[in-house]
Amino acid sequence: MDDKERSDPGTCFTSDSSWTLGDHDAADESVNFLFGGSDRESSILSQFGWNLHPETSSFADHDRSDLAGNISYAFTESTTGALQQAAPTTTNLAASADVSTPNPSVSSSSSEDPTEKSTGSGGKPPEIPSKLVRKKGQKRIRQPRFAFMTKSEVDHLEDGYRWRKYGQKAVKNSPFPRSYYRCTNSKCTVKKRVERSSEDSTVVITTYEGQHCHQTVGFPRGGVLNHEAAFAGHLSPAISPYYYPGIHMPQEPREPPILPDATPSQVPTDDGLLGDIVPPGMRSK
DNA sequence: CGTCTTTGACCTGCGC
DNA sequence: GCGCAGGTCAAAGACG
Repeated sequence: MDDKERSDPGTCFTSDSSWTLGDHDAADESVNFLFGGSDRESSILSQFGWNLHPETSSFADHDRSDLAGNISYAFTESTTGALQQAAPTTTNLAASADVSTPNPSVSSSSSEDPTEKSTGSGGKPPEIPSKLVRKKGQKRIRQPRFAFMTKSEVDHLEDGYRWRKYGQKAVKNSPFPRSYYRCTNSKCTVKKRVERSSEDSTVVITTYEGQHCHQTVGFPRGGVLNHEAAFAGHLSPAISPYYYPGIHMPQEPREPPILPDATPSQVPTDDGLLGDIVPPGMRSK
């Protein structure tokens, strides 16, 4: 929307709870994933196990043939309502709205309860306010989100979880619709948005919101999770003891982000997929 | 028959 | 207050 709100592409945003790379549009919460290819970015990205291709200013997975699709970019996105008010400074990517929510876990778990689906439900039945649990004036609580871009011909990539599509909307300034998915696990709060990049139709932008509270239902491809599972799994406390700094886990003390300037060991241990992707310096300790 | 997708309607938030 | 855009609901239909 407002270009004035944009920050320079390739900027490394930091906040007290997250970091992200890319051109963040604070106005519409979009991230354009424009990497300038600076040494710093390369450094950060390389610690995720990805290499920056200097000629394309993007980074590509260098040795992940097990993954479906071709991971092009990845980042944590902790955009929230508050972000929209964040000053367009490159170091002030506020991600505190949801994080500061008194009880994000409660809100998330309850929000998945069909009986508590607050808003939608097309205002037909003026009936039971049980659907209007969200109190008046109380802002919608948006959980930390995590998105990444994937070069893929299929929109909805397998990730080991089962998803139910609950909506599709045309997106402004994009010829491609955005699809909305919800984890089929009734107790799981995770949602997922899938859309194609308007600039590169081969790129699928997947945004996860929330945390899985269960294991994957099964691993396609002979037990190897694809990249989506790798990321989705990070949202699941049940799967990994480590989380992205941008994903606030209510049970965990909030830690300031540790930009990978430090020296992360890139040796994956038994940290599972996370260990293969998230540098130790990026994790909560 | 159960599950999932499609799709139009509705709600909310936000900018003007 | 109005209009727009994003997000969600839920009925209907498709599918295995």
